[in-house]
Amino acid sequence: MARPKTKSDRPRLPLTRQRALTAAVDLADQHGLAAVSMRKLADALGVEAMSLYHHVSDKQQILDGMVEAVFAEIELPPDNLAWKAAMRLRANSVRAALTRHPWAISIMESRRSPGPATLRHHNAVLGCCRNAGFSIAMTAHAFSVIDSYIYGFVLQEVSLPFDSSDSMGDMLDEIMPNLSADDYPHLVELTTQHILQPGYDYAKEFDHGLDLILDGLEAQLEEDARPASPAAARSARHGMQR
Amino acid sequence: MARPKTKSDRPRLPLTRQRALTAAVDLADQHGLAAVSMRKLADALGVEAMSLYHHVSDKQQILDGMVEAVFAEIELPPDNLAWKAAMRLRANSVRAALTRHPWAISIMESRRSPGPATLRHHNAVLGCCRNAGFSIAMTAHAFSVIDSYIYGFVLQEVSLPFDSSDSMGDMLDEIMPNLSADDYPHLVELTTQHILQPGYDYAKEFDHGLDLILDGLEAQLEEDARPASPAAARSARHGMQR
DNA sequence: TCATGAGACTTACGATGTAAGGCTCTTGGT
DNA sequence: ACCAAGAGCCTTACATCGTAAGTCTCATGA
Repeated sequence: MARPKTKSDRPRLPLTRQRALTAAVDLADQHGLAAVSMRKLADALGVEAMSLYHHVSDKQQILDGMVEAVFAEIELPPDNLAWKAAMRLRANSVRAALTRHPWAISIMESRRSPGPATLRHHNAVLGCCRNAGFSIAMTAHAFSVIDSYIYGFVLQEVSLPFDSSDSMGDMLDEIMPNLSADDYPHLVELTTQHILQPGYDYAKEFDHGLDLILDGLEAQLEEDARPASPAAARSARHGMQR
Repeated sequence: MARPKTKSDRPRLPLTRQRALTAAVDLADQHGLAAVSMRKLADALGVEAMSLYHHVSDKQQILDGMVEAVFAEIELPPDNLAWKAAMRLRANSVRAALTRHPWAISIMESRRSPGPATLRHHNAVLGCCRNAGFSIAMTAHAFSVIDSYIYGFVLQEVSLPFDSSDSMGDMLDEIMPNLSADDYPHLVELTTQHILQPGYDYAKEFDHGLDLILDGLEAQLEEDARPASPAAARSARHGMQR
């Protein structure tokens, strides 16, 4: 017994910012974001709360790191594919990561400054558009509309009343009382004749919306390439200025 | 001096759930969501913290009520307009409400069950689509894609580094250090040649994306009406099944 | 060999949500 | 007119939170 130990005798590999972050992600995944307190996180690492402050200056830094970890899981748009296919792949990867870690979307907005994984991701998405022939302005539009859609979809998806696993019988009992067909006819119609139908799964809506957006962007791209086509001078001329 | 008073002698109109909710909204608007604690809220109402629990059972109920209050501010799609114009109006109203109360988007996901204002709003949006000739399935698609887009856009907008008021000089100083042109060429390109240009305002992107989505829905609607048009059997056939 | 400092721990403070119970008016039944 | 009931507000108390400040214990370099 060479060195005298104060307390428990676990070998305890040294605490690290990285180790703290992955532990935080695990904690949030298993017990929800509320379980990520400095004390509980320290506990999970076999350490006291204040020890964490030797590796982060804030709890916010831990939250930032957790978001970074999620972004690191996202597949970048592969550049050997056509831009639409690449974007679809990337979009699905984002959605998968954000639903795998449902707490992530709620932390993103409180984020201070993006880390390298986030920057890499954004850069790759922009590059995908630019290489496909998008102008800078159209790249900005595309990035804005696609990512807004993804984040918004996930935001709604994770806050859905039903757990996607248990059929929505539970939800029905909770919400239906307030859902009179007199007051909200269209809501009731949609719910009973569509959402509560056997095969319905909200997750499937994702692809519909995504395709709609990608098709729209493709049309704008083609239109840009062939500047003065008189035939289809559709109302969809979205230029520089409003 | 008829009745003996215990403490301060303000007339103090009676506490009400409604009064508590509007006070909570004001607090959040002025000092941020973190300032909405039971004690501070009670203080603002000239009351002690625990008194609030006679009108709500939870803090969550207060947050729910705050979201309801925001939804109540949203203009419903007017039914004397064409669906696209009505939807544009409604969408802008949602965005306006959510940016007027930037805390709202971060509470929405924690919401338990929607209140009447929310239900009214959703019902009106669905009705707008149905009256325009959308099938039930297409109404579901439209609702999903439009609202996902709105929420996602606002989510990004409110978490933008710059305050939209002060030019983005501050942000530049904070983020640029990490933003090497070697590692993130497209990100740097977009930032320097587009975002940092004089007239740029991210808020303007909103209309671009919204128009893209509405145009796409319109195309699907027309296609649905004229079932077997051989001419433009575009790849954009989004039907019932995948 | 010993000073140094990194990395852990201890203690403590103010703030939070809320459980439990007390006090004081208003009100309805007799 | 009186009194019981209960609505509405207050007080106290507890566990938990983030973190400031200080202490203890080693491994390391001079």
